[in-house]
Amino acid sequence: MNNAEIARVLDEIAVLLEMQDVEWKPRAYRQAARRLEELSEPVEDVRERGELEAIDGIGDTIAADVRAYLDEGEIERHRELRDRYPVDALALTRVEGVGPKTVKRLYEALGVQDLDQLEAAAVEGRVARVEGFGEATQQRILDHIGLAREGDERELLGKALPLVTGLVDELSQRDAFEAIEPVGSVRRRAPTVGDVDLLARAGDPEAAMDAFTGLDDVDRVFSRGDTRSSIVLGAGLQVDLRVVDADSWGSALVYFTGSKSHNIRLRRRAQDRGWKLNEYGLFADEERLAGGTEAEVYEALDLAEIPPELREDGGEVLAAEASELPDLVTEDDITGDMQMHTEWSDGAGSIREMAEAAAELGHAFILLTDHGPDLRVAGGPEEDDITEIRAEAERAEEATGVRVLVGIEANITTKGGLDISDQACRELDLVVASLHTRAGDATERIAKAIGEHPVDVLAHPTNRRIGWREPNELDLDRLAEVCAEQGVAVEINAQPDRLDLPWRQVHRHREAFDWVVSTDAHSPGQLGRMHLGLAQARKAWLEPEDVLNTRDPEEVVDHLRG
DNA sequence: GCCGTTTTCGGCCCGACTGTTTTCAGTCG
Ligand SMILES: Nc1nc2c(ncn2[C@H]2C[C@H](O)[C@@H](COP(=O)(O)OP(=O)(O)OP(=O)(O)O)O2)c(=O)[nH]1
Ligand SMILES: [Mg+2]
Ligand SMILES: [Mg+2]
Ligand SMILES: [Zn+2]
Repeated sequence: MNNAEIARVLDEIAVLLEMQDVEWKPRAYRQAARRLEELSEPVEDVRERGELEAIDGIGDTIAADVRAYLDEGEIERHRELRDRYPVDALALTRVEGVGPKTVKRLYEALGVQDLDQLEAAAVEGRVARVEGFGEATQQRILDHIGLAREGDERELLGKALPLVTGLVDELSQRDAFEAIEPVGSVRRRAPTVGDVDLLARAGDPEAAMDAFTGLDDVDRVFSRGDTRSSIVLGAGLQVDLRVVDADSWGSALVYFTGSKSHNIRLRRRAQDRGWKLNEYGLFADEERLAGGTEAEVYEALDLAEIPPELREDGGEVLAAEASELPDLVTEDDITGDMQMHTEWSDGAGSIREMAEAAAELGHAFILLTDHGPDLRVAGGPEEDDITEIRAEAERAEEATGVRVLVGIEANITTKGGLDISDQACRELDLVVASLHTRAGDATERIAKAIGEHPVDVLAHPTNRRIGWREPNELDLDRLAEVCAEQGVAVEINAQPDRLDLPWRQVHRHREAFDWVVSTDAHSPGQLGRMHLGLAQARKAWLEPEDVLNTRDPEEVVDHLRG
């Protein structure tokens, strides 16, 4: 997949153009880079179909650039710019406070081309002696160059959320805060977050900022103002806090929840009406038209209130205008959990404990999916253990009132088979199947496995592990056909580093599949992660009817087996 | 460079914080 790679080149072109004071083009290159990153398929496929120019923000020139990169591995415009300024523009601008103009001046004055040379120049005091630079700038570069070397580390949503809860609890206890709300990518429930953004109301904003920048765990303070501050916590997590008045609460929520492109779309809508939208409100000249609540802001723009998960500039503003926003699936709609592991394979809980935890969560049913033979770590169920598992499941059912279905997570082999027999599959209530190895063509293997064997659910289809394993590329149009023929549903896996199938692909193919949202819990506590998968389902615009595990267990089994 | 039920030309979101500026450019959200 070249998408991210090409996006990086376009981003570098943007920086190099900005260094030369070129107007507007950098904006266009950045916009195009974002669109490529967000693509839910390889850019090669779009190119094959001749649809590059159809992507919003990509016109003739950049489409030609993309084709040149795919064919020749290089974009001429990029090479020319690099000849003029042979600098690692992306690495240098990762240093907090260093942008295109700084890169240009340091290159021209000191010949700085990369992070090592930048550090050397700062250590030797040469940066501070450049006209227009000073000691403070030099020190800031030294302070932040380490972070820039690490690259742009993003945190898993599932890891960030508990930290956010802790932070919000801690600050809420301080008198200075009247209200505090997580916003940004956390509120939109993006799979990973670059930082944590918080919005607050405060009786005494000054005291609120003091409390924030004075938190025990603060490693450094990036900036501190009257309305905005930015810190880095010991764990390396950046946290931004914005403080506003009650009058502006709604418009500030809209602003700080984003996404950036959603904001721009709303602001242009305001412009079209001769108004101005910012974090303080919606204004017609000096008159405030809205601002206290989010609903008020959207309403004043003739829009239905858009759920935060949808604010990604993926058509939600148009849908809100037409009153055609989806009735998103909620946690209350969920009736059961269709992937989990017990002590019979690599889980930490007994069947009974899993059922008890499910009862606590209000589930009507669970599907046990211990691993088949290929992934047994220690022991794991043999085929004749099924009788005993069934007996245990029945006892758990009687004790908890939760219907306990007995299934398996079968491994799809490199040849597109399963690691258990078809006969064994049929003796189970349902069969979940998934890939665990990278060999061969993933689409072929999956299509063969679900085409030739009694599979009911395809689990974590791309097998990505965010941060350390790239997703398999899949031909989802082809899989949609096979799944429809065979009555196979597709999983949205709620494990924090999976969230697989990724939401953009779910969104693109939302009409083509039946979906299930599963936790893949390996302990009773992990059954509580349903909300993470559900948030991804919501980001994909799914409604309760789209998700099988919003129905009774009998209906689910009927639908998949019937 | 991209785009278009107000435009094929003329716009492109809008504001906070920092440092070195003596009045604001650069960077970031
Ligand atoms: N209007 C406007 N709003 C912006 C801009 N940049 C950021 N915002 C708003 C929308 C963002 O969601 C919000 C927080 O900014 P962040 O840089 O933290 O982005 P976000 O949290 O969306 O993603 P992240 O996971 O942190 O990379 O601030 C901008 O250039 N213009
Ligand atoms: Mg953020
Ligand atoms: Mg932020
Ligand atoms: Zn497992």
